[in-house]
Amino acid sequence: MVQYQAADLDASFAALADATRRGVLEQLGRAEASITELAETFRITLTGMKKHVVVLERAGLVTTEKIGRVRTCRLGPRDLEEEAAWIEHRRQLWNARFDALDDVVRDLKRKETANGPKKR
Amino acid sequence: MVQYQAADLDASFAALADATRRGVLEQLGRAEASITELAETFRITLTGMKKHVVVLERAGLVTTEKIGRVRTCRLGPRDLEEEAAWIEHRRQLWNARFDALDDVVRDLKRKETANGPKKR
DNA sequence: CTGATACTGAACCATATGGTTCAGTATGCT
DNA sequence: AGCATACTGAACCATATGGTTCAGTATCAG
Repeated sequence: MVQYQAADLDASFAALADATRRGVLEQLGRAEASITELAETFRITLTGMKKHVVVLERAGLVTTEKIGRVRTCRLGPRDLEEEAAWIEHRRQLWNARFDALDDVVRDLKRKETANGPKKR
Repeated sequence: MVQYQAADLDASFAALADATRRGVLEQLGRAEASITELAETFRITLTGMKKHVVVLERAGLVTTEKIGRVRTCRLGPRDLEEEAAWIEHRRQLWNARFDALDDVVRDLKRKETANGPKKR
């Protein structure tokens, strides 16, 4: 069984809980980019974007490398496998529960039909 | 193509970014529970647990129903499908990128071998 | 009616978040 | 050298978060 690391999940779900940071991940999915480029895309200050990048780095979703004046940002090293696994596991329990509920509802409807439709 | 609703993703990723709330979802995956029961499991006050439940409700991950004095909490109506889809989509781009990187590395190694191993 | 139970809401607290501005430092260009 | 570029760090701000306590309200049990 997979063991989820609470702190890791905290950090990456928190990182994903912001539209700007999700946008950064999308942009980096297409091509690497500098802090300046990312800041321009999202119309915020360099300093503001730097902070987002730090959050993404701490979550392990982005790596950066400074060459000369420019810090280049890329995806990785984590690939959200753990988060995907957590969500999928939950979804399975979820759906099992909803299926069970469906059965109950179906059962009720069947009985209701057998007793004739209820008056309004 | 799926359209992701930024506000929905914000709310549910934020809801998932806390170990206590993830624990609540797990517990509710096994059986419905009252606020009191949840608060006891996680050793926090009733008021504190109420707030977590409100967050999960706003994210659509939990529904509650108050009968008499007791508010019963259950999973639903959302089942994290959108979140799973977002993560999976990202993972695909991710992995495509890493595969491409692998190719480059493999290519470099091949050339290196062809030119004889580099001195340390 | 009385007391216990289960929650609710307001107020407060410390810390985090998402943003800014301003003042650097380090690097590249001419 | 001298200027522009790219980032960095400190300080500040408003709001949100995760928790608490305290003072209710509503319901159930006897």
